[in-house]
Amino acid sequence: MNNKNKTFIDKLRSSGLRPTNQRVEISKFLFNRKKTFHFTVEELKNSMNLKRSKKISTATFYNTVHALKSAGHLKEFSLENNTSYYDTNITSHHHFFDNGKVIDIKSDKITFQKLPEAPKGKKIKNVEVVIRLENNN
Amino acid sequence: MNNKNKTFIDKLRSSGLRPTNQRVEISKFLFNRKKTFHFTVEELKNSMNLKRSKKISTATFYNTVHALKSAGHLKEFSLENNTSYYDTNITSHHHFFDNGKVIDIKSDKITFQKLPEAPKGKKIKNVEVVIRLENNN
DNA sequence: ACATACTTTAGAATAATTATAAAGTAGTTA
DNA sequence: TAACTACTTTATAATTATTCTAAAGTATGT
Ligand SMILES: [Mn+2]
Ligand SMILES: [Mn+2]
Ligand SMILES: [Zn+2]
Ligand SMILES: [Zn+2]
Repeated sequence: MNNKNKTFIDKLRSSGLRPTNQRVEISKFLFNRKKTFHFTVEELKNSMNLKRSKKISTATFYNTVHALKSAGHLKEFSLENNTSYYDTNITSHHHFFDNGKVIDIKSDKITFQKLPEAPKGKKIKNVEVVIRLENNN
Repeated sequence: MNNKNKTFIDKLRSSGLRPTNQRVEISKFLFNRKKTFHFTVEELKNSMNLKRSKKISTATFYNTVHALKSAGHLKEFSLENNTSYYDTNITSHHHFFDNGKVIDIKSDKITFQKLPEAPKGKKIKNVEVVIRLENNN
């Protein structure tokens, strides 16, 4: 096991999961990439299982994604279609939504001139912006 | 039929729907209020049917809400729980999300110092902010 | 090897939503 | 008004995303 595998395994261990084959493959698939990955569990399952003779079960995908999310290695978000999306970029950041396509906007690309106060008894956890796009013309 | 009913009926007609009893009641329930109403179809159905002897069917709730939404009388949005929410405030505006509770923030309460350009070939349709809240301490 | 704890998986169950098709209602025409 | 037509409501079935369950598999410690 090389050094790189270690980080995938660490994410599993810190999520309370033993690094089984299935889980390590899922973790690699999710985190072994340069760019942010936005996905649904179904998309993840289909794209990973397409290439495999021995399929990983739906339950394992859901369990693994949930554990990674609970441990803070994935963030959950929502489009307007009753499905959960997950984001490998766990920092607070913004998005372009372009007809179902999701693109990250780094946090420092948007700054505020004016923001409201939190209601009393509450404080602000984070502020995230969605910029919805449409085609020119 | 008084002047007020007319606006509920107009919303139905402009959504391509005949103003049947069921639809007029739904439209009144949605739009006959001072404050913005954020709801799921199930919530709408349960709160309206609770008071009624003759229940309105699930399909009628879904059909009516969808038609009102398509005509632009309702806006759809999503929390992180695979259910569609609807908003009687159809203007572009912002929200506080506070553990499942949704509160409107008027558009002019948030202004930007810096915003990214739209990718080429695209333009910005709208910019909406979610401020997530947590309890103090 | 045996015990124990954790894991994977197929399949059942649930929740939100959408589709279907029969029965009801309304508007129009003869 | 009777007949015709188009639209509507509803119960129910189907679908989709997700969660649950329980049996069979795997790993680890003694
Ligand atoms: Mn759904
Ligand atoms: Mn769901
Ligand atoms: Zn992102
Ligand atoms: Zn709102």
